[in-house]
Amino acid sequence: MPIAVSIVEDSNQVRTTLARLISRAEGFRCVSQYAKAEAALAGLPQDRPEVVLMDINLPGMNGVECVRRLKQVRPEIQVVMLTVYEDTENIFNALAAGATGYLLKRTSKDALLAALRDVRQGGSPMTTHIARKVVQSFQRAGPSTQPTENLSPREQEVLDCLAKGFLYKEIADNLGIGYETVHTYIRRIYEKLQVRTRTEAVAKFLAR
Amino acid sequence: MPIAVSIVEDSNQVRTTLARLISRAEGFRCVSQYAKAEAALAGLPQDRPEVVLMDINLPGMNGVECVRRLKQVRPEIQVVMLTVYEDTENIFNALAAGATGYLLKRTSKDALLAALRDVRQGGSPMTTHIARKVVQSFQRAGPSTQPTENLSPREQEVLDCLAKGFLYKEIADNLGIGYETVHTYIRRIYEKLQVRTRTEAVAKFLAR
DNA sequence: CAACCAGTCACCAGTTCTGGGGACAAGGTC
DNA sequence: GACCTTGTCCCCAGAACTGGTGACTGGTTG
Repeated sequence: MPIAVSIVEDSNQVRTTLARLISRAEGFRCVSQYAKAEAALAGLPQDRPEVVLMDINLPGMNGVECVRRLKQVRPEIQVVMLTVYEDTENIFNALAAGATGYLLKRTSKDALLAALRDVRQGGSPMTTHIARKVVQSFQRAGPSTQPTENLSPREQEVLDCLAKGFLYKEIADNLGIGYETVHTYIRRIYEKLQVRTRTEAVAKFLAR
Repeated sequence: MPIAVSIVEDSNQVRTTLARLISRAEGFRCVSQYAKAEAALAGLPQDRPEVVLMDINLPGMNGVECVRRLKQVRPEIQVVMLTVYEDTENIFNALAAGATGYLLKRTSKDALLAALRDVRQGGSPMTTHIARKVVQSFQRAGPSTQPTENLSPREQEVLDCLAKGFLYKEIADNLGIGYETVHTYIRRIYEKLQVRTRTEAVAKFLAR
C-alpha cells in the first residue's frame, strides 16, 4: 500500500513542489493539498491521509493549532511538521499538540521521503539537533534546583495534598493530624519555598 | 581536534571491539574504558572525555545511575547510551539522568561514528523509533480533555494569572480591570472547570 | 549538655477567597 | 425580538487562608 500523504502549506510554489515530489515517488500518493489550516481541518477528516506534511507558519490559524484540532477528530492521522525555524517553542508546542515528526524545509527530497516511511514504521523523524532540544526539555525539569528537597517527609506529604486542592481540614483528616499542625507545616513550607500563597507553592511543586 | 571517547561496558568482547573501532577511526580517540560503573565514576572525571558510550546493563550500579552521578560532577561530558533494549522506561530514565543520545547495540559502525560526531555538533542521536517514544511522552498528557478550551480569552488570561499565584487585586491591576470583575471571571472559571478552589483550577490548568 | 530540627498542637488578628445575589452593554444566534 | 455569551462592575456573608507567637516531645549533632 502506498503511503497517502496530504500537504498543508501556504506557499503555492513549495506546496506544488512537494506534491510533485510525492506523487512521482514510488510508494507514495498525494491525496490532497491545502493552503490554509481552516480548509485543511475541513477536508482532512474526509481525505484520511496516512501522513500530513504541515507547515507551521500559515496565515490565520497556525499549523500547531491545526494539528491540535485535527488530532481531536482523527487521532490516527500522523503529522510531520515542516518548517524553516528550529525554535524550541514551536517544537514543543507542535509535539505536544500531537505532531509525530519535525523536519526543516531544507531537508533533502530523499530524506523527506525516508521520513515519511519512518512514520509508517513507528518512528518520529527529526534532525538530531531537534532531538537534542527535545531531550534537553527532559533534563531541564530534572537534576536542577529542587527546592522541595529540603522539605521533611511530612511536609512533602502536606504539599502533596495542597497540590490536590485539599482544604486544611481535609489534609488534617487525610494525614490523621490536627488542623493546627497542618497550619504549622504549611507555614514552614512557605518559608522554605519562599512563597506566600498556596498556589505559588503548588506551582513550584508541579514545576519540580 | 579528534573526539575523545570513553567506553563503559561490562562485556570484554563488546568493549574491546568498540575501543578498536574508535581508535582506528579518523577523528576519534579512545581515552579510556571501564567494565564497571563504579570504576568509571572514579576515572572519568580525570579522563575528561568528550563523549562516553555507556552500556545500561552493568553489574552493580547500572548505567543510568552512573550517568546521573557523572553529570553531577562533570556536566560537560556528553553521554550516549548503548544498549540492546529499546524499552521506554530506560529511555526516559537515561535521558532524564542526563544522557544526550540513545543507540542500540546493533547500530552499524558507520552510524555509531556518525552519532558521535552528531553529539559534538549539538545533536542527540537516536533511532526514529526511540524518538517516537520520547515524543509520545510529550503527548501522553495530551490530546484528551482540555477543559480550559471552553474558557473565553479573558478568562484564560485570568487563569494564567491565577496560576502565577497573583492576588485578585494583582490580577486586576495586571489586566487593567476591577477587582470585582476578576471575581466574576473566577467564579465563571470555577464553574466551567468544575472546581471549588484556586489550586484545583491551577492544577487542571497546569496538567493541561 | 546545648542547640536544632521534625512533628505535634493552640490561639488570635487580619486578609483573601468563595459563593450568592444582582446589574448593564455589546455582540452573536435562532 | 428573545436568548446567550462575554466583558465589565457592585455588595454581602461566611469560609478559608496567612502570619505571628508560643509550647511540648523526641531525636541528632556539635
